This record gives sequence, structure tokens and C-alpha cells, in this order.
Amino acid sequence: MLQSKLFLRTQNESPKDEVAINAQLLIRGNFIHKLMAGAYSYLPLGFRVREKVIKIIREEMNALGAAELLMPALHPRSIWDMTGRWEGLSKIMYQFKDHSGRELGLGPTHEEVVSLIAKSIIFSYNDLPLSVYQIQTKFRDEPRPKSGLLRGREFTMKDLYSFHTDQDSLNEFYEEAKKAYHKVFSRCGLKSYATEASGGDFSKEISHEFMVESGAGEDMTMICRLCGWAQNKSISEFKAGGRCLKCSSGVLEEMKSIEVGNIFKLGAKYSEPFSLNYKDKKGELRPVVMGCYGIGVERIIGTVVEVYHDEKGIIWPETIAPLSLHLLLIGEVKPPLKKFATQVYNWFMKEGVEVLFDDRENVSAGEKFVDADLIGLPRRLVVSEKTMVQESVELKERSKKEIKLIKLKELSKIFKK
RNA sequence: CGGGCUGUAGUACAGCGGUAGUAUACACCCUUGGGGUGGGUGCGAUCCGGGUUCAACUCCCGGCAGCCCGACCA
Repeated sequence: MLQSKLFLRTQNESPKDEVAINAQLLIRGNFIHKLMAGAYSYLPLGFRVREKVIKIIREEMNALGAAELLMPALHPRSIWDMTGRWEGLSKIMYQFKDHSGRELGLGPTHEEVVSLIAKSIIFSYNDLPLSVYQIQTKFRDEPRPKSGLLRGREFTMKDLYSFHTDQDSLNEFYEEAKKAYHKVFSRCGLKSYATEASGGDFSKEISHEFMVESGAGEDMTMICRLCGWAQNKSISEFKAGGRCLKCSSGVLEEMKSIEVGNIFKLGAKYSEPFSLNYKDKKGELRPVVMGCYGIGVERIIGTVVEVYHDEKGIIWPETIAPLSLHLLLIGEVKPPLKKFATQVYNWFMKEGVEVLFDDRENVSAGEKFVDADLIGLPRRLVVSEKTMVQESVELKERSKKEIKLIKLKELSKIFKK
């Protein structure tokens, strides 16, 4: 990928008014562009990060046994009246009328729609358990969008819904989903705590929020770092400094955190209003037992930037970096040097290494270094007159200080497919 | 939704009741060529509406927008 063709222009200065680190760095690095509070465009680099995160989520959801589908974002009022949530969520749901006066809304979540679909699929205990998910744009009329990507009005959510004959089956799946969630976040470079929280509107039962430690977060979590037990401070009866009741040897701490996902046991809350029932072995109708599970894609991206950065810019984890290698052509670009650099670039392209080639001419070395640090690809490779005469390139990892000179012949040892 | 702060070139900042300035970006010329090289020329702006005033970017009121605090947050 050629930087000169990337629709990219970095900014030296942080945008006015943006305080959140993730907003500052992602805007400066030209990953995103703000259209209004809480609505961002994904520019080519940001788009690639988003795709990587989505790919990880998709792989883990598929591994969990869930099937992917896609539901509409546009909903008629009637389906929301089934659960009383047209009124109940009127503050947070974008609701409007079309030209014929029909009342429509943009989905902030999809329990209603998925329950309706499930009615056409689930009839018998033989059909259960089942689970489906989608990765889709959600709309919420947030009273206060804030902190860059962390709280938007329009955002991408992976929402998963599971269907069961009974609570035991749900509990079993719930624990598997919990593991899958930890795996998603860990693959994105984030340490997550499954935190006990109230079920909110969804459920009277305890739910779990997946918290990542960050000063940029909105939530306070009580955690035991020893065993990983965590509880949202808002429902916690424990105090910091107290002993962990779970492992009895750790000490509870307060931790500021970002919620990147959550899981709920819904029970029959949505199946009942939709008469989503199945026939048990005796032929008797019973309500389907449901669970729902969400992950905020943009939240993951924003959180990663909050966690992985330094004063120069972002330091992407390899797994979700937009590309893995930044190739810089430094110094006066004479034909032999350009040829040499292109040769190196082509080698990486052939090897299938995702490389961003800063091929811009008449851009100073310093400017290229600054841009590379800001954009934060895991590895930086410098090609110049100096390295050319030695038949080599310079390798530096974004997270480290040392620079290594690598002979061209040795490239294949370091960059294996 | 309550409170606070802020709206001036693409971006980031100054400024003043009377001709709007700097940096950067952009275009061109020269220079330089390993951590935003230096110099020159040029292009480019006062959020919207109302009020006060001879005169408003500046003062006052209202809107809108952005950020922050709080409330809210399936």
C-alpha cells in the first residue's frame, strides 16, 4: 500500500476541544474524521483497524457456535410496542415518521427483531439451543456523546442472542460466551475483567460487564487483581482495601475502567411478549429462555488507543494494527534509491506482509519519522542511501528504542509468512 | 436534560468599538536531504439572528455547534 495514494493527511496539532487521548491521536493520525459529536467517519487506516477487530470478533463468535446474520437498522413502531419499549426507550431511540406518517425508529438494540425472527425458526426443544449474532450499526440518541470513540450516537455493535430450553442451558452457554469474550479482548491486546453488574432494564439478574482498566473510563470497578473477581462499584457492598471474598487472599481495589462489552441473561423477558415458545418432550408449550451479549467495536478501538500510546502517537498491537509494517524511503530520492526501495516494497508485497510504503518524495526524513510514530504501525523499516550501500534496511519496533540493521538476504528469516 | 467553558483562514492560536495578525497547511521559486531544513512570493477567516452604537469580529440578548462536569447510559 502506497502512502501517497492513501487518502491520508496527518495533523501535527490536536484538534481544538478534544480532550480524550483516543480522539486526539485517531484524528491526528487521520484514522477517523468527526462529522458531529458522536458520529465519525472511518478513513482508510481506521477502516482497516475496524476490519481487524471485526474479524477477531467474528472468528470467536463462530467458534462459540453462533451463526452470523444481519437485521435491519430501521424498525416499525409496532414491533417495539410488543414489549412496551417504544415508550420505554423513547429517550434513547431515534424515532421519527416517514412521508406517509408511519412511525419508525432506528434500532438501539435488537431483542424485538430477533425474537420475531426466532418465532419462525424455533418450535421444538429439538431446535434448541441456538445462537445468532450480527455486527451492525446501532443508533442511540445519547444525551452526551463523549470521549471520542468511547460514546457515540452511531456505533458498530456485535450483538449476539442465544435461545434455550431452560436456565441450565442458558447458564452453560453464558459461561462459554464469557470465555469467548475474554478471548476477543485479549486478542485485541486488552486485559478484561468480567464484572458483576446490575441487569439494568434487561434483567433482574446479575449481568457481566467486561471492563478494561483505563483512566479514560466512565465506570468504577471493584477488583481483586489476584483472582480477577470484579464488581461494578455502583452495586458493590464492598469497600476498597477489604479482603476479596472470592479467593480470600486478594485485596479489593477500585479501578477506573471502560466497558467494552456486556452479557445478560434475559430469561423469558422477550420471548413472552412475542409468544416465542417451544414444545417440550411432553408436547407442552414453554417460553424460550434467552440471553443477549454485546461488544462495542469502536469502544475496543478507542480503548486500545487509550491503553497503547506514548507522547509521539499510537502503538498498535500487532493483531489489530492497520498494517504491520511501515516502510520509509528517506533522503533525496534518486533513481537507484527509488529502485532499491521499490524492490524492498515488492518483496514484502510478494511475501504477503501488510506494508505501508511511505513513498512520498520531497517530504523530509523528520516528517516521515514523526508520521510513522503517530500512526503507530508495529514495525518501521527505513530505506535510504546509507542502507542501500550496505544492501540492508533498518528495522525498529514502535514499542522499542533499538534500531537494527538487517541485510536484505536476512529479511526472509525475520518476516515469515 | 441542568451547569460551566469555547466559537476568528483547512488546522492551531492572537487581537481590537474604526485597515483582522502569527504559526502551520496549500501553490510556485530557491535551498536542504536521517527526527517536522532554511528563505522568498502567493492564496485563504471573524458560527447564525437580533439589539446597542456614527461604526460590532469585539459589548448585550437569543439561537446553533463543540468540549468538559453532573444526571442518564439496552
